[in-house]
Amino acid sequence: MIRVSILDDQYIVLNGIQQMLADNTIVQLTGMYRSKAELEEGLKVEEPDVLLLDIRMPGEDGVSIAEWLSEQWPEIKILALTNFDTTQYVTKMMQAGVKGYLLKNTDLNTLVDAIRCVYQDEQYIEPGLKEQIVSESLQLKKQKGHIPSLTRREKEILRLIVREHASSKEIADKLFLSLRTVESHRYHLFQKLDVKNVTGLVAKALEMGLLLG
Amino acid sequence: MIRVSILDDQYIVLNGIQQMLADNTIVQLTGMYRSKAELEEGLKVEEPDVLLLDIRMPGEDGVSIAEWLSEQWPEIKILALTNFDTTQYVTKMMQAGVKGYLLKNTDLNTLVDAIRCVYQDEQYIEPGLKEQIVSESLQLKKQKGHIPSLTRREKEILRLIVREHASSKEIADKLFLSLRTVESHRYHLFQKLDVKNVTGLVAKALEMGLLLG
DNA sequence: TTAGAATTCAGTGTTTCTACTGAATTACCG
DNA sequence: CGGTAATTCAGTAGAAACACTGAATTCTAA
Repeated sequence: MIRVSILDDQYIVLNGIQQMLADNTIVQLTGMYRSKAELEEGLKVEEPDVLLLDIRMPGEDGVSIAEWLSEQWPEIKILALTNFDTTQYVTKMMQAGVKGYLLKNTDLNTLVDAIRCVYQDEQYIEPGLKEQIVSESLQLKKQKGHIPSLTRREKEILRLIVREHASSKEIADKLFLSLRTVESHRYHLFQKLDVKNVTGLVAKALEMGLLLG
Repeated sequence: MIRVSILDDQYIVLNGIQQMLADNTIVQLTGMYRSKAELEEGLKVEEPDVLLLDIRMPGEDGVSIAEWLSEQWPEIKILALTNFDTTQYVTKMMQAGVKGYLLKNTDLNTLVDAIRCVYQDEQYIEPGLKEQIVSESLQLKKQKGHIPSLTRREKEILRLIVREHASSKEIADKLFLSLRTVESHRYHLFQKLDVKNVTGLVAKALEMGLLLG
């Protein structure tokens, strides 16, 4: 039997999973934790094969927990179990060492299936999201050709413009740069994003989600 | 005993609630539904005293379901049970006829308490959110006093700036106005919105939803 | 280690914005 | 009808933005 633990701050979810797996012959629930601290204690006593992990945790976020886990307990396969049906988090979680990504509106069969998958070191991603990821990446390459690649500095300056409405002078002061330098970066931003003034810059940045990465 | 039904598209939540209320002597779970259609069928057979309602449902949203319910079955007290800890949805749901608003990371005692409240026709709102609502409404009255009222022309010009990234010259040409006129309107916008450059203007306009009316 | 990218900064104009004051001409509300 | 708000426009002037070219360092990845 596959030994599974779960980390989620909601009693309801904990109880729900417990109920679903109660009489299961393949999967055995060996631990239920409501916080990272509880989990840490629990792992000292009993190490599961698979851990169900909720992304949204107040304070601690799922990504950092996943990173911490896969470093400290690399043997444990992590299966993200979450409400977010956007592809946005999937890649982040995968990079953080998660082996599977499952939505919470799942049924017993899918749940067990996903657990078995990650237990066997196979990837499991919610089918709907998998498709979405593929179509998104295709669309991205087709539609734009490419997302303009901005350098670290350019992004930093773009962020100050968009988020703090800073003038070139203010940016220069804040970053200890010459006014000319800032204007230079700014000029390059204009070229890369094909706009002719800050207003366009702000719009384009928001539209393309340039400040996320 | 208070008869309670629940509508939620997630098996996990359904099971979780079932488990939590299993041996309860005050509350009795009489129905579990995964969609509006199922609920509709179920209500014909057995009408509960209280309905636990999830806001986020694919397709059908919680607000419209709540509205529909309080019209068709006004006797049923609705208790919203949701993940959203923003005040944004609370007022909407309350207007839609919901009697209580509870977050899903609740424990058994709170849940039963909330159910009992709404059963007795009392309002129950998540304490944390209640506070937040109060402080927000206070802040609103203190900080802004009012949403700056823009004139027709001002809104028109603001729209051109935000949506088309137009310069004053371009706006002047488009509206057959003198450059000076446009700059004058622009200056008034800056004053009314208390910003010092276009970037701030765009941000404020979007933030305050000034282009909607 | 070496080419290419990134970062930094200056020079030189032109254009646009920002900050006001003041005032004439509608427009609208009571 | 009368007054307040809205719209229009001009003048003045300094600040900032915009449009490049060029070039010296410094990072960085092959």
